[in-house]
Order: sequence, then structure tokens, then C-alpha cells
Amino acid sequence: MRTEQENIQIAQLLFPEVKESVEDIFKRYPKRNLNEEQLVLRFAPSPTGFLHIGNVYTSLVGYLLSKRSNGMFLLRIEDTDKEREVENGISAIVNGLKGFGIHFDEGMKNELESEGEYGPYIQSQRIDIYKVFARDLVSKGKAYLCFATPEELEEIREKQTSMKVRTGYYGEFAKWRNASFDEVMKNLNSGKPFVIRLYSNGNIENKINSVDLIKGGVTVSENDMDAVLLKSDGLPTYHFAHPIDDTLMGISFVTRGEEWFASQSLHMEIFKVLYFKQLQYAHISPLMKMDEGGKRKLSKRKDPEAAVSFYLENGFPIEGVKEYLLNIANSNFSDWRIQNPEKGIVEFDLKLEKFNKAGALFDITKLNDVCKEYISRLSAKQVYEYALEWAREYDSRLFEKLTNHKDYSIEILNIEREGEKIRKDIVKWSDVPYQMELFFDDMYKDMKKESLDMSLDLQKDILNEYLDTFYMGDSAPEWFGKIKEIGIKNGFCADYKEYEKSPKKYKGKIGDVAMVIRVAITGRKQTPDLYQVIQVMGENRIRERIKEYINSL
RNA sequence: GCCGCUAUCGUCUAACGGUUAGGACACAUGAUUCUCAAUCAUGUAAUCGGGGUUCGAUUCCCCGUAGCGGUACCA
Repeated sequence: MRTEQENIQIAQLLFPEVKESVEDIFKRYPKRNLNEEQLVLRFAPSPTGFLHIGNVYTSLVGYLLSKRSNGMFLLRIEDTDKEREVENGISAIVNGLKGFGIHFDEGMKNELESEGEYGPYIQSQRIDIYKVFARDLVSKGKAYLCFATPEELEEIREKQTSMKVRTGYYGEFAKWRNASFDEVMKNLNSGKPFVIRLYSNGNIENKINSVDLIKGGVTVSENDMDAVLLKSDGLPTYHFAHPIDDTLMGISFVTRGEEWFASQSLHMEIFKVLYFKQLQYAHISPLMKMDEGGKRKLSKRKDPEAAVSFYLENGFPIEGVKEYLLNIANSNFSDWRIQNPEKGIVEFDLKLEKFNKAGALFDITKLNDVCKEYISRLSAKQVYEYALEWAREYDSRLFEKLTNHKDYSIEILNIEREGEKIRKDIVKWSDVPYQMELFFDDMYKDMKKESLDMSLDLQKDILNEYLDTFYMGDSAPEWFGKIKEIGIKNGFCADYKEYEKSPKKYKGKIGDVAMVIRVAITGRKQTPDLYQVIQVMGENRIRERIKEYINSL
């Protein structure tokens, strides 16, 4: 057991360079000039270079909540694990989220720059701050030096496993908890590496009732682990940095992934020994994926859809992805969207207590539907702009076409987009080439054409007659009337119901006649409204396509 | 193993302790006399199991089971 004086002596010896006191630090971080309703939230990722769709989900929540309350949203980089860090990891996060329309009022802007008065916003540059608190804790005997080697820790773990007790550095297993002053000094002077651990006063038997903003009332056991606060490289662990940073930065409450839920009692104890006001948590459940009958977290190694780049490359509309994510967050979002088709998602009243408590399966089918609905609400001009933006990066051929044939492209995209019958067949921007290629002769040439099983002579007759009577100025009913006439003349039935009753009496129905024309013009059996397609393509192209088709028969 | 969280159609979910357990996606069928998409109509489909409490339980309690998370000098 060490005396109070001895602890103070150790603390001073440990951090001779630390001049500031805890009070000094707090003076550097004054209370924010905001009211209670204005939420200050943060997103605090590690710069691992990989932006997970779950990161977008979590940050979207903080972003919307802070925006709606007219508060602040900040980005803090947790780069205390030097082994996992990658180059330009910060830019990857900032730019990735920017692509999703999520920006920060405060925090890191890129590898070097930041914005805001509560920085530094990168933990490796806050070491002096952590040291002040660590020194304070050591001098008060609430933290201590631990010289246990990784091998010794492994031994303890093995012993605990064989004894069938909890693993970890706690209670009687915490060798250095009450080491004598002389022993500490001896090891310190010999230059042996050490960590600083929390001197836990918790009892695992005690239960704490607390409120999670998402899960509601929860009971957790008190922490009794002497967790590492400062690692041997002098950097803090997440457990130590989180209370300090979130307190100094004036965070309203913590939104974070559910994987942190289990360590909240540890965090609560650290808040307590630091004399900080406890912070509330909103633990957001992870996005899951069905795999061989079992549910599991979306994995960056196994699931391509875990990476944000997947959505970008495939051209999923960003707003659609965000809307889908909001759907998972608050399932009443879809009803709201139907009632407010024009409103931006910032206006949606996102409620933490409505979040799903367990993890939701990420459902790409549902995502497709949400994206399809989203795109159907856009104008042809907007579809054009978004598709162009996507193509610039991912489809050079489409980009060329869109750039050089802007008006024609918008006309194509406008087919069945206005009026009451809105077309809903574009899910993502990468679907656009399929919609457009038949309108461009060079692309059309490379397309795989579908064929009909109608007799060739009959097809020729129909098409020749169609060419004879074709007039570009025909209205849709006039146009269709001509097709009907051609059909009747060639033994097709004009009445669908009549045809259904006795199909043997006819060569087919009028739809079959239109189909010949469709295939001749587009090479496909399924297209948007044929009349509109013809209007957009123009007379010359129509005549050429049909002649070409007749010759190929 | 231990600790914790969670549990309603295939999926996301709704239901002051009293409902024929609702909606959306997906799926199936039909209607739309040019196909497809869309739209409209209809349909298939769920309270994990067992005990309590209660006149009455999807809802509250306990046990079990399952899924998830944690059990690091990673976050």
C-alpha cells in the first residue's frame, strides 16, 4: 500500500513536463453558448481508411439530430491505435461522408486542418490533456502504474480460465494495484515499460440502473476492471479519451455503436473518478446480414455492400440510401415520406426512442424500392444531372453520350416521367445506360437484339404497311388506330376479350402487331410507351431501323 | 464459460393489458384492350417455448431457448 504522499511523488516523477492543472484545462474549454435544445453531437471514427455503411448510418443520426435542433455536429478522429491507422484516413472519412451530404460544423477537415474552438479534434494531438488528468488520478491514488508484461497478463488469463472465473485485470489478480512505493520506483527507474490503470472501486455484484436513449431503462453491473487508461506508448485508450473529450467538447449525449454498450459501466466509473457529469448514451444497434441461416454484423471483409464505395460505384442515389437508412432507424419514416414527398429528410422528426433495439437486417431489396421511389420523384433534368455526375466517374461511354447529346438525353429520360403514369424503372444510375442505349445508333448496334417467333412474311407485311402509313404528326390515338387497322387487315383481333374467348380464329391480338413494331425499332420486347419512344427517336431513325430490321429477316 | 442486450409475417415494423394482431417491402393472382415497369384490387404469411399475475397477456413477471454484443496496452 502506498501513502498519499507517495502517490503524489510518483505522479510528479511520471509527468515532470506537465505544468497545467485540471482547472487550467477546463478554462480552455468554456461552456458552449447554446441552449439546452441545441444538441452538440459528434461522430468519432478511427482513421482506418474504410468507410462502412454503418459509419454513414451512425453519423447520419448525429447529423440529423444536431441539424434539427440547430445544434452542432463535430468530427473527432480517434487515432490512438497506431497499428490500424492508414494514410489519408481522415480525408477518406470526411470526403466519404461529404458524398452523403453529411458535413461537420466542427472538427477535422482533412489530415492537417480543423475548424472549431474545442480542439484539437484528433486524439494523438491531445496527449498533453490526457496526461493532466492521468497525473491527477495517479496522485489521488485513483490510477496506478502497472508493469505487468503481455506474458504475465496471458498467464493471469489462463489461470482465470482454468479457475472458471472472469478473465481480466481486477481485484486480487491486479498485482500492481497496491504495489509498494519502493517496488514501483524500482521498476520505474529500471526503465521497464508500464501502463496506467484505473484503480477500480466498483463491485461486480452491484447493479446500476441507467437510461439508454435508445434501449430505455437498463441495468448493468458495476465495473471492477482496472482498465488501462494510458498505454505504454503514452496514448490513451478509448475508455480514457472518451470521457475527457466528450466532456471538454461539450457533447450533449453520446451516439455510438452498440459494441460499446458493455463497457458503459467502465466509462461511468471513469466519469466518476474524474468528477465529470455523467453523459447519457444512445447505443445504436448494428446493421446485420443474413448468412447461412444466421444473422451477423455486416462485415467489411465478407460483404461488398458494407463499403460505402459499393453504393457509389453502383450508382445508388445517395438520398435513396439515406432514406433507406432512416427507414431502419425509425420505421415511421416511410409513412412520413408518403405524406411529405417534397420535404428534405432534415425535416423528419427522428426519435431515438423509436430506434430498433436489436440489429436490423440490411435488406437490399427494400433499398432498391426506396431508391426507385426516390428517382421517380425527380424530373428528367434532375435524373440527367445525377446520372451525369455518376457517369463522369464510373461510365465513360454514358458520360460522352450525356455530355454531347444533352437535350436528346433529357427527352429520353423524360419518357413517361410527366403526367399521371410515372415510370419507375430506374433504381440506380447504373440502370440509365440500359434505358438509353437503344436511342443511340452506335450503342444500338452493339446491343443484343431480341427476336420474335412470328412468321417472317407476316412481320414484313406488317412493317411495310406500317412504313406506308407512318406519319410523325399523328397523335397517340391516331397512331394506335393505324396499328389497329393494319392488324385487322392481317387477321388479328382488335378486341382483346374477344381474342381471349376464341384465340384460334385469329393470328393474334393487336398487342402482337405493336410488338413487331417495337422489336423492329428497339430490338427489345419490353420498352417504355412505344408512341413516346417514337416521338423521341424521330422519323428518320424510325424508318431506318424498320428497314434495317426487314432486311435482316 | 461468464456478463449484458434483444425476441411479432421471409424482411423492416405497428398495436393505454381488451384489435378479425395493422402497415410497408417481397411474393402470388386478377384488372388495366401496345409489352414491361407503374397503378389499382385481392391473396399467402407472424406474436420463440413453458410457467405465472389477471376476468382477460403480443404487452407485466420468472425460467428456458435462440440471435446479437462484450469479455485487449483495438476502437
